[in-house]
Amino acid sequence: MPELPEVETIVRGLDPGLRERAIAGTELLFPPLLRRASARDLAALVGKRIAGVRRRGKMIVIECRGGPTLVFHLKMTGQLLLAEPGAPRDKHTRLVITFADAASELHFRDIRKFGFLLCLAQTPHGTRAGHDAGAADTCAELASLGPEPLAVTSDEFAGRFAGKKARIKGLLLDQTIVAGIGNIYADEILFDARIQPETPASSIGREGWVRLWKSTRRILNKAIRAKGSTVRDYVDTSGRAGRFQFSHRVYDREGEPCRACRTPIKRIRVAGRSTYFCPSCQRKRRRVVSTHITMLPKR
DNA sequence: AGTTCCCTGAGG
DNA sequence: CCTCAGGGAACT
Repeated sequence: MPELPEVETIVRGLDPGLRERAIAGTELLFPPLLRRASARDLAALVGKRIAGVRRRGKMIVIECRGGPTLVFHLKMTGQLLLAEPGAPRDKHTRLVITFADAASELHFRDIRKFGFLLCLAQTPHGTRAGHDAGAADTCAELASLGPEPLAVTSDEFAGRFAGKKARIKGLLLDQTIVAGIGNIYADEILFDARIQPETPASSIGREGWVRLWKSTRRILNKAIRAKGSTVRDYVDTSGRAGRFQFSHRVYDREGEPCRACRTPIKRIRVAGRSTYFCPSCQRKRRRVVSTHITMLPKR
């Protein structure tokens, strides 16, 4: 379940590891991985150097100098691994990219085959990493994304929800409103902001939006520092698990005591997703005086 | 805005 | 055997 913090961790592992390296070849072991292109289009990568790797929402953008741009979405079980050259491929390995220097190779694994790869033709002008919009940002998958939650002001953040009446949990998952939040972090952010997940956006007051914005920043930044959450399949580019799952307050803790008030955590279904919250700390339409929850000691 | 589906593995 | 996990598209 790579969400923003996991994808950010992967990008931070890939960028220094891949920058300026020349691609020697590609092996597409599961052709449906590649959307709107064929394995032949990947041949345009050979001989090109990687200009940089960046993140947009939950997507990973790899730009090549004078060559195509690759966009990966890992969905739930996708992994990008920097492997030893000739490292064994298992039945879940979908793509291997090799490099001229043979220092390492890039493996894409995906148990459930939900992930996808775009190979976007080079734009006539810019190919500098991270600056020019280039091919990537104008493709449908990226163009539809809302802003980065860590790059907006509290007013911009609240403005993205203006006029929406749906339940806040569902809106946090909507990538066109704000990009990068998935099921785990939506629940953790709402707990931190003490907002009940079914609260209609229209009934969140001004201070509620500021709290939600602050909690979004706090939780995502903490999770990035912990290199993400490993609940099931997520590992970074070295195959290592994250550590933020040990800091989860509500996600996957049904029936366990709230770390703030010991009330058992509830699980409900919102927007088709399991949703965990503390029925005491996250009461509906509750005016909250203090911004800070004091955590009880563990056990 | 809610439901179904894609897919595979884990757990009951 | 069954259900569940969940990002996002496609449907109703």
